[in-house]
Amino acid sequence: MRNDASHAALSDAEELGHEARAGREDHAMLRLWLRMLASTTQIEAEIRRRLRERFGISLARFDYMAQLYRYEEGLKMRVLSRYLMVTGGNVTGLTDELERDGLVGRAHSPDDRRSWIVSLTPKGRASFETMAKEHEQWILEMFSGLDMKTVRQMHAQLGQLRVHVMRSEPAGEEG
Amino acid sequence: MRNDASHAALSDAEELGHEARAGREDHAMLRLWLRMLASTTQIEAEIRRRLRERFGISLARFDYMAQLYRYEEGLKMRVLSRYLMVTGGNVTGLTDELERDGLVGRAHSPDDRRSWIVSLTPKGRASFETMAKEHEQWILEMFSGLDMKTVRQMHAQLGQLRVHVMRSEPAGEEG
DNA sequence: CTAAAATAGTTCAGGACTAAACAATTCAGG
DNA sequence: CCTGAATTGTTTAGTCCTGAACTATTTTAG
Repeated sequence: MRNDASHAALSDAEELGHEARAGREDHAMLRLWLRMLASTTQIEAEIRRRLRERFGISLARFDYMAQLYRYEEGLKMRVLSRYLMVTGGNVTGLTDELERDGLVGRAHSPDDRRSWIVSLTPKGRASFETMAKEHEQWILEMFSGLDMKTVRQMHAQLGQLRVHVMRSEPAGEEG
Repeated sequence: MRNDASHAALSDAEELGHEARAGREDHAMLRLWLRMLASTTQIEAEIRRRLRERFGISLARFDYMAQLYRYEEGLKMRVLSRYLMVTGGNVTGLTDELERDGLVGRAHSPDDRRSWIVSLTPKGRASFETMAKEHEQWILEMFSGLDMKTVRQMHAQLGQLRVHVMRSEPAGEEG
């Protein structure tokens, strides 16, 4: 992630650098978006940094393995690329890497000779489990400033937002 | 921004592709994080797409101009790079582009001969205003699924989260 | 059946960003 | 002062991803 983080608009200031835009009153939604973007970007950057430091892997690779971990029977590459919201070319590259490292394997799809079914090897599963445990601790630590009620509330609110956004732009693939 | 979007962990399913991880119970914080990341990534991708389509510019460029718009007197490049949470080299590149297009100008800093002060030209200000207006409409549209009370509540909750995260990792620069 | 359209995966050129090395300048401690 | 450390902006090599072109296969319409 990325990386960037702001957008902005008109007039007045506020407290924190990035989202320090978006005027008074009315611009409440814009301000919410800017803060949402800034928070997410920052946390994502930190996760990315730690994955690199602790395990020497990219976030993309972690996401890839996370997705496969859920599907023991494996996934077609195209499906995986939709879940990960990345292009097919990207999945090809990640698969090549992970296969080289013995963490995932390609198998022929019985019903479609064009496609592969990729799945974690035992080594891949073990490797992911180790990383996932630590990853979750990072999240718990970062979100520990929120009480459980707030956590559930935000989860629901983001759900509301997501449903609305997905409706207006059917671009959103995933199931 | 790119691009990726998930992370994950253990066990059970949920409803939407990406965040369709994170087991039952307890994993509430992890689930919140995954949903937050997925929502933000999706909206960001859409904003990026529209900026490209409507104005032919990158999000990075829009962010850059947004930041300068707030500071009529201009900013030192190093300060700008902190606000935007990107590297100095990136700011150098963006500045070169924008300067070529006549949207920003470099001026010598009177108190430090190493640094430049960059600011929007009149053309740059006008250009940004046009884009910012439309940009805000997009946000209003995307967030219109939330009532104002929810919007303010989420804004406050994210503020809480951000303060906590920034404390634990002084990596966060910006003021 | 068969031709045309759609789809799965791959390859490759290119865009955007980073991290690290660098020159110029400023700052800090003796 | 004045030398060493820190900081500003730039350059460069490298990473990671996209979009478009391509091959091989499957699906769809007639």
